[in-house]
Amino acid sequence: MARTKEFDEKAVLNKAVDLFWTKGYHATSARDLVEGLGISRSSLYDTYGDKHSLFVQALKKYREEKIDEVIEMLHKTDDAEEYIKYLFNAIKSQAVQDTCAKGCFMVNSTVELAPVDKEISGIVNSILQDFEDALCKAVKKGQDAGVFTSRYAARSLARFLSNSINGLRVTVKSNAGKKVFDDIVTISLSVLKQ
Amino acid sequence: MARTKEFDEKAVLNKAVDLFWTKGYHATSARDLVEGLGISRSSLYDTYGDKHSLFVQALKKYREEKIDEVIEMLHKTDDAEEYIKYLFNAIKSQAVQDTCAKGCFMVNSTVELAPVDKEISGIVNSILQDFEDALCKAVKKGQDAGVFTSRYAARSLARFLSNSINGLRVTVKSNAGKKVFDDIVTISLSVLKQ
DNA sequence: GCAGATATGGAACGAATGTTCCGTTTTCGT
DNA sequence: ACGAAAACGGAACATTCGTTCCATATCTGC
Repeated sequence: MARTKEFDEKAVLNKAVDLFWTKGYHATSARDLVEGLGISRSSLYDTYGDKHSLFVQALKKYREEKIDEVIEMLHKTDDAEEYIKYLFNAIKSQAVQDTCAKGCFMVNSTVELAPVDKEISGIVNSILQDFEDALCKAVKKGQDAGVFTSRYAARSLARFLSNSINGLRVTVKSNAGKKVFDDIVTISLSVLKQ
Repeated sequence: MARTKEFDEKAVLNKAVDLFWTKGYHATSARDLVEGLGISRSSLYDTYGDKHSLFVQALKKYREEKIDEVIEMLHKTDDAEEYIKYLFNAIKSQAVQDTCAKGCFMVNSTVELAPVDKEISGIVNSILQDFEDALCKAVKKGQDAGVFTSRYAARSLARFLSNSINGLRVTVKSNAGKKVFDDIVTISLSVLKQ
């Protein structure tokens, strides 16, 4: 039998998520990875394959760590209004606190890579679609409970909310102040009450 | 005196805008530029300096060609509602038609480069800010004319609209269908009528 | 038409990229 | 304790990156 790995494969993958999330795919070099992950070149390539493959694994890890939980909560919650508000406020406070303005790994990846990497854009699209679907179910729940407007179809509102979130993930990169995010979130959510 | 330039400096710069706009900064190599612009390496470097400098010039050219006109119209128009509707519909049809999903050069550049290039992020931020300012003035005009809601400050609504547009520029990368954009634009604009 | 200036094309540059290979070290099962 | 298997560190790889240089071709003003 063989020697045991000296590093936690999943912990290192989380570091990779952070690196790619912060700097993007192209701006993160192989050296950045070696230094940032704290493992050797060979361990990197033996464990995760090449850079592109590592990036794909990072995308999937991000989904598991950051998105799945939210999707599940959107499905489970009884108080859709409460949870959607919580979601937007979480994005807001993240936007204000985050000094390095990482935004959203999914949004960053689509914008940087959609035109040049169909595999990655496919993965990202399906994740964003799943998120929108969950949002749609929550909106439907709120409509059924009578707390959200039924002027628009649940799907339409979900698309709108999803788009607002995409926007927030861009706006955060401009180092806008707290009030900017307050305005955007307040007005975006007001639509549900029309 | 010297030989005259064989190419139109501004026309070539427009081609550079298109290249960077489509593929982003990192994914556009020096070779891509030489081939795409149709001029030789030396002409490229003699005329525009290095890649980074060319990118900055492309950003400014984009502003002159695509943004300034819109900003001016937002300032001049008497019918703010009409023009804002027109603006969103233009973005929509662009989103639907554009098969290569270029999005917005400003948004693309912020997302790709904000964390790693402060000079570029500064330029882009100021352009986006000017755009928001123009949007704000138009909203104010609509409010004064009584066709827009005064429930929110003009600045707040401008921030919201600006964020929606940012979102659209991301959503377009996912190759979403026409109905998706219809929903987003309809609901975003409905806020002005609350 | 000549001299000076400038655009052009192609070769060539060093540096950085992503990746692989190999010798060594370490650990596990027997 | 021993051998197989795996992780490790570092050297080395070919390729591509952005960039510069130089010889040539071409144009302008006098």
